Amino acid sequence: MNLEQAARQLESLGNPTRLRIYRTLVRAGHFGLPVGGLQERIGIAASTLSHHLKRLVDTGLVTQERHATTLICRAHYPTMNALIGYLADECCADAGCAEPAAQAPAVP
Amino acid sequence: MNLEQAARQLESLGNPTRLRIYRTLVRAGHFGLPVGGLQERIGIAASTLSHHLKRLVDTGLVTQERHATTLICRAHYPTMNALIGYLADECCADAGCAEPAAQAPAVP
DNA sequence: ATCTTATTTCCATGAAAATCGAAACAGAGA
DNA sequence: TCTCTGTTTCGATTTTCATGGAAATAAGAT
Repeated sequence: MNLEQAARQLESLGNPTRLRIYRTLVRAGHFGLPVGGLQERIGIAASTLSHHLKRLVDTGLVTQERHATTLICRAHYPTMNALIGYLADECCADAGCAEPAAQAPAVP
Repeated sequence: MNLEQAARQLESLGNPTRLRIYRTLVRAGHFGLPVGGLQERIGIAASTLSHHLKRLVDTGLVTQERHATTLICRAHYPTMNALIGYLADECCADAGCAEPAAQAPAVP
């Protein structure tokens, strides 16, 4: 995982509509959801949804599988886990991440 | 942490330049870095850097503290930890994130 | 072959972002 | 006060994004 890749994945999640799409897929569980089902739940134009889904698929956060005419979408956890791992590593790289003080800025 | 807020934080990290800024601050440790020091390391115009920093400060991922004429910037870990927590929760909300079979070897 | 449903591509449009130079501003020191 | 250094705001430009209607495509079903 390099910085450019992480940035692309973060950016693809960094849009309210796409984050909602992703969360909806996560909540749908391992059965996934067809594009049409997503559209019903999220309530945006099919073309808009398709654009957003493409972004999520391109960055590997969502996978798709055809079943006859419908396309089943699923959240792809390994990608998310890798991203979380990258963020955690970056965060704790040098400094003590487990700073006790609640939200007070670390450092005496 | 709500969806809109998480999306804003993700978006603020989802730009290669800003992610580089953030990573540089993390690596700088608890001493932080002045804006000028960041500019040297990253090599962009001061005004551009200022815009990016504003985004990171607005979303709470970076804090600033004045010391005479220089502004010290620091990564603010509690915000990052909350974001990582949100992502992890969303990811594991309903579905078994530690799915054994599938294509992801998640966790043994 | 035709029809039907599901999804994507094409196209256009308004909004927002990224970038930077120049000018303004803030704060300490001579 | 004047000046110097560090940082931000202003103004402008180019690029990218979000959005959706209309047309095209995909893959059965009749």
